[in-house]
Amino acid sequence: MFEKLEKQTLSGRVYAQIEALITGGEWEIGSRIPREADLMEQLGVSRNTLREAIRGLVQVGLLETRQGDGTFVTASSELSAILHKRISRSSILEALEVQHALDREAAALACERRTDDDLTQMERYAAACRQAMSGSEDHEAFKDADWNLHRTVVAASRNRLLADLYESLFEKLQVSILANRSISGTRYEIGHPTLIAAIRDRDAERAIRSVDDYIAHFKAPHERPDDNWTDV
Amino acid sequence: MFEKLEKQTLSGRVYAQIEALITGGEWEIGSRIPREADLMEQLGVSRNTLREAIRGLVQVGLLETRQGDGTFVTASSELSAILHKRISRSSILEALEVQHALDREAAALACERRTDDDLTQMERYAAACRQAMSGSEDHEAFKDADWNLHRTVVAASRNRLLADLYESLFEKLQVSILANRSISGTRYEIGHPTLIAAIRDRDAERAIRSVDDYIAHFKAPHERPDDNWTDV
DNA sequence: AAAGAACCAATCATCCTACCTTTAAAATGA
DNA sequence: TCATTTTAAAGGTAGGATGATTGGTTCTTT
Repeated sequence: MFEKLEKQTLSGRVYAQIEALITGGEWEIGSRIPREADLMEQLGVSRNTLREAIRGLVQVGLLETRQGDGTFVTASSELSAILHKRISRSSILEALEVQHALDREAAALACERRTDDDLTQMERYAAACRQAMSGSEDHEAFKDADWNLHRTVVAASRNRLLADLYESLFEKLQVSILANRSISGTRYEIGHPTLIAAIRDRDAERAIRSVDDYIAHFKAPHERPDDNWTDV
Repeated sequence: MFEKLEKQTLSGRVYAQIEALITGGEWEIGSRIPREADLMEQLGVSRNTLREAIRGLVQVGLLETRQGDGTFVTASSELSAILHKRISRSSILEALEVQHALDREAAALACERRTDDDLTQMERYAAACRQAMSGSEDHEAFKDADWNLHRTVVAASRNRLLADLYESLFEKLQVSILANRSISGTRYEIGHPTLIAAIRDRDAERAIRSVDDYIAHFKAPHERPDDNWTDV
């Protein structure tokens, strides 16, 4: 019947404003934000109020303060910050299993909902993967293209929650998975054409199978459950 | 080589201490925490420091302050708080698809890693489901038992990350999924024996299929993508 | 006695001033 | 040129004062 007219606290509104600047990309990751005095003036609030808002953003993981230096942006969304905290306390195997779960569902849904644009984009990234591994073996480029391909598939699932979780969970992880072992990219690249073909033909069964194969390659070296790492 | 000797900020340490009380269960959900003045004394810090810590916990979603009344515990972990925030902005269909993904993986892993204890517990909850729906149709009891069964399967996957995500995501959601439609429990209950049998026989294929069937029942009424709800 | 109004105490919200600690960078000197 | 010292800037902590909101109590009116 009635809308819940919310009477938010002032520091809460400041928090929201700053958060919007970060999630909106106006304050880029790694950049230094204005000093307290300036923000106080620009926002028209007292130092305490501002600091409470900042402290909230620090605890959530969007900001990091360095006494004597300044305050810096460290992440672009609450979700990604918190999940990053959590996943850094997990084993690589655990993370891979979760990724597997989401990849499978995304692939299946993408079969139903993909557009032709999705498809061409996937093919572009797959080509980039191939090119990165042919000859010079540019692992960095392969990693980027591979990650983009995954993201495209997930985006094609048309499930924002799934996509947000996926990106937040594995964004920073992708580095350590691919970087920490000298992969011979050709092996992993094999899965791409199969997956894309399955999605093109809207064949969910086949798409899932190809994801299974793909993940199995990564999982193999991690079959011990106590394979923790501290900082991705 | 060296541990990163952390020189944490005072308000950060206060935050950690209070968070530990909450996640450790000493301060239960819904309870009122001591007033600022008392906490100041007990912790030996100033108002500002304490308030910054509290504000952090509020923004993360572990606490809620009500001016003129007090401060209350609203969640038991950062993850669950943030994910609850996020999922409340999703459609039921999106949530179900993610649940599907995690359920499948959990079922498959449970086939590998389940113990006999896991199995007996699953059977106990399945029995509770049957009993709840026989005769009097106690939907509340069915919902609890069903949820416990799911949690047991997920726990049997021996993947803490997966389990944390699962519980944090769907803990509060389970209510609205099951409550909002007058389910004839017998239909959904069918899946339980099949799933448990598959896990007993360590037959991942069959376990996954039975999860598919199970979720399909719930999904059916939600095939429209704009089925948003605001507050679970 | 019941209903409403006025009051009051408890609690969080905001602002203020003052001073401390840490850091990066500039100034200094060998 | 290099190492040391100094300094200015930034965030960290403290404590006081006042405002705003809420829930409960008390008082009035009918």
